[in-house]
Amino acid sequence: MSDTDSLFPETLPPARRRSRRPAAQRTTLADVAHRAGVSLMTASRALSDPRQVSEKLRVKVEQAVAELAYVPNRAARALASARSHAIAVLVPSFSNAVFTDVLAGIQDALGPDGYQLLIGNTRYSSEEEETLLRLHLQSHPAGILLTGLTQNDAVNKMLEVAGIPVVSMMDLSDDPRRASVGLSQYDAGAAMVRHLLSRGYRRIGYLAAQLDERTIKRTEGFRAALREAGLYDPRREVMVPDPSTVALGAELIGRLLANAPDCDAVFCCNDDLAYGAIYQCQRRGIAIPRDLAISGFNDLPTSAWMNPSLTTIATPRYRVGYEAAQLLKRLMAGEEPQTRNIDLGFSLIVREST
Amino acid sequence: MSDTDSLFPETLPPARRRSRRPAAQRTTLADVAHRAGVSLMTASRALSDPRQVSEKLRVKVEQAVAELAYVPNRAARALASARSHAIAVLVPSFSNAVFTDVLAGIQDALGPDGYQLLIGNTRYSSEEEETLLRLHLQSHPAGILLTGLTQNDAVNKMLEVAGIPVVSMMDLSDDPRRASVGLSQYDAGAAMVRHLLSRGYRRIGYLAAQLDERTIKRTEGFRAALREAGLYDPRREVMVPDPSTVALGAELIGRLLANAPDCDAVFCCNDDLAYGAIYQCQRRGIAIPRDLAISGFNDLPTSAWMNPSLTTIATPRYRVGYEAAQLLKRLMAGEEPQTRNIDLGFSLIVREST
DNA sequence: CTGAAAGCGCTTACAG
DNA sequence: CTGAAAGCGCTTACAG
Repeated sequence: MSDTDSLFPETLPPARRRSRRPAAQRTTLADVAHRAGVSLMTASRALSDPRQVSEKLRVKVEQAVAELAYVPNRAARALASARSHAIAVLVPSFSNAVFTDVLAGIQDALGPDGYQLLIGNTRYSSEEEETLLRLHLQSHPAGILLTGLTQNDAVNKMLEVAGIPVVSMMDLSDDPRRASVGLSQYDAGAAMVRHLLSRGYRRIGYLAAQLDERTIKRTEGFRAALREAGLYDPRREVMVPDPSTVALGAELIGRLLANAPDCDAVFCCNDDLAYGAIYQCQRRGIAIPRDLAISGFNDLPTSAWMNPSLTTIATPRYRVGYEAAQLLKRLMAGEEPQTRNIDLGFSLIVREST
Repeated sequence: MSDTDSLFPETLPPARRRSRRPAAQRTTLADVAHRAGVSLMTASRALSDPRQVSEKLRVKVEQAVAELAYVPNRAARALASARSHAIAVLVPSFSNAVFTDVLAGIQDALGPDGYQLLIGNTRYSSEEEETLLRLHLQSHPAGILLTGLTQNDAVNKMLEVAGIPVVSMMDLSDDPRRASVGLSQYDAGAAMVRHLLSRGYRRIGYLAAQLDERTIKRTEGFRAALREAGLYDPRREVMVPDPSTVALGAELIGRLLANAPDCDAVFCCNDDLAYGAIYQCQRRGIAIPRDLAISGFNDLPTSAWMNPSLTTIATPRYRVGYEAAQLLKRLMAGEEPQTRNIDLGFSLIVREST
C-alpha cells in the first residue's frame, strides 16, 4: 500500500450534490430548537443531558424532535465533541460459530450503553484486518476489540499511533501493553492429548486447518504433550491452511488414514473438522470410538447431539466477548485494572466419541 | 420510546476533554499540507481525487501522509460533504449460518468499493431493529440493507423520512416501493411438501421454531400444499417461537411423535431443527428414512455430510447478499432499475433422509 | 492544476 | 437553568 490512491478511496458514484436539492435539507437541531421555541444550546442539552434542562423546556424539545422526526447528525456530534460512541470489533470469520458467540457477548455487554459497533470480518487475512482497521479508525472509535495477539506491522503501527484502548480476544497476551481476554490455546491442546492418553490411545493423529495463530498454539500443545509421553510422530499430522469445513474434515481424515492407517485416535483442531471426520468414518464402516476415537475443539451445539456425541474442549467464547467488552469499557474510562489479561480457561467435555 | 432520555443516549463515561490534552492533538489534513508544503486544498484533493493534482505535489502529499501516519477524520468528511460511505446492514441473527452467508455476499459486493458496513444483529426483535436503525441512521448511511419485508411502524417511518435507498433481503416484495432480493418462502415450503408427497409419504408432520415472517410463509406453503392433497392435519404441527437450535429439534420431534405417532415424514422449517430431529430419532432407534423421513430447509454445510444426508431446500443466501448489494449500489447511484424485486429461487436437494 | 473563503451541524467552554 | 460565540476537520463551489 504505497499508493495513496488506494489508501482512502473515494470511488463512490456521483452523489446528489447539495446544490441540486436546496429545499430538501435535513432537519437539524436548529430546526428543532426553532420549533420548540428555545435556543440551539437548550435543544442540544435537552438531548444529550436532559438533567441540565428544565422539565418544561425539555418536554417542548422532545415534542419538536418527535414532530420533525429529527435524527441527530453523528458526524457533527463526533466532530464537535472530539469523541465517538463507536467501537471497532474485528473477528476473523462470521461463519465460524466461535466468533458469532464472541460477537453476541460483545453485543450484550456494550449494546445497552448505546455504543455503535463497527464490526469487521477479516477472513483470517492480515491484509483485510489492516484495511478494515484503517477504515474504521477514520471513525475515531473509542475502543478496539481484536481477535488474537499477532497483527502485522502496519496494524501495530496504526494501533500505537491511534492511542486508543485495545483488547485482544481468544488468546492470552504476555505483553503487558496488550490487554487480552481468552484462554491458553496451548494448554487446551495439551489437555485433549492427555485425555486421549488417559483413555489408553497411543497412536494419536492430528487434523488441522486454517492454521491461524490459535490453531498453531493448539498444535504446539498437542505436540508437547505427545513428546512428553514419547509418542509424537509427525506422520500422524495432516495440516492444511484452507478454511475449516465439515467437507474438509471428511477429506483430511481420508488423507490421515492413508498416511498412517494404524491411528487409534484423532484430535481435530476444531469441531467442524471432527464432524466431517466422523461422518466420513461412518461411511467407511469405521466404528467410533471402537475402531478410532475422534475428538474436536470448541464444543459447538451439534457436538452434544450427534451420534456418537463428540468429545471436545469447550471454550468460553460468549464470555470472552462479554468480558473483553467489560475490560475495554474500563480502559476507555481511563481506569487501570490490576489484571489486563484475563484467563477464562476451557473445559474438557468427554463424550461418546473417545 | 416517548422519552428523549433514551432516544439518543449519551451515557458514556467522562471522556478525555480537549482541554486536558492540548498538546496531543490529532494530526489533521492541515498538518499534512504544511509538511508537504502545499495548501490544504491540494492535500485534500491529492487524497480524494489524485487525478486533479500534479504528480509532483501528489507524491509530496503521500509522503507527508505516511510520515505523519495521518488518518482522515471521517466525521469531518461526512459533515462537509453531506454524504457518507456507510451502508447499514441489519440481519436477525449471527448464529444462523444463513445470515453469515448473506453477510459474506454483501462484503464481497461492497468491500472493494470502500464502503463502511454498519452491521447490526437484530436478534429477530423488531425493537432491536428499531434501536439499531435509529443508531445507524445517525451516521447518515448512503444505503440500507434489511432482512425481510415487514418492519414495525417506527422503522417504516424512519425509513420513509430518511429517504435513503433500501433493499430487503431473503424475501420478495410485492410493494413496488420496497426493493427486494430473495426467494418465495411460500413456494419453497410447498415444494418440499410436494417432494414428500411424490415419495409416497401421506402423514407429514411439521416442526417450526422462531416463527419469523419467512418461517410463517414457509408454513403457509406447507399447509397449502397439504390441503391441496387433502392431507392437512393440524395435529401434526409443532411450532414454537424459541430460537432454532439442534437441541430444540431433538425436543420438538419428541413432542410431535407424542402427539401424532403415526407420522411417516417430518418437514423441519430449517436444517438445525432437522439435525436435532434426526439425532434424536437415531437415539430412539427410529430408522431414517425407513421408519420416518425427515427433511430440512436451507442446506447448511453439514446436511450433505451427515448420516443419513439430509433432504432439504437450498437457498441462495450468498447470492442474495451479493445481488442485494448490487441492487442497492444501483439505487444509490440514482439509477432506476427495471426490476426492483429479484427472485433468486431455491432448489430442492434430495438426499438420503427422505 | 491550485487556492482563499464559507460552511457542514453539532458541542465546548465561558458568561450570565 | 439558559445563551452567543467559536471551532471541530474537512469539502464545496467559485476564482484564477
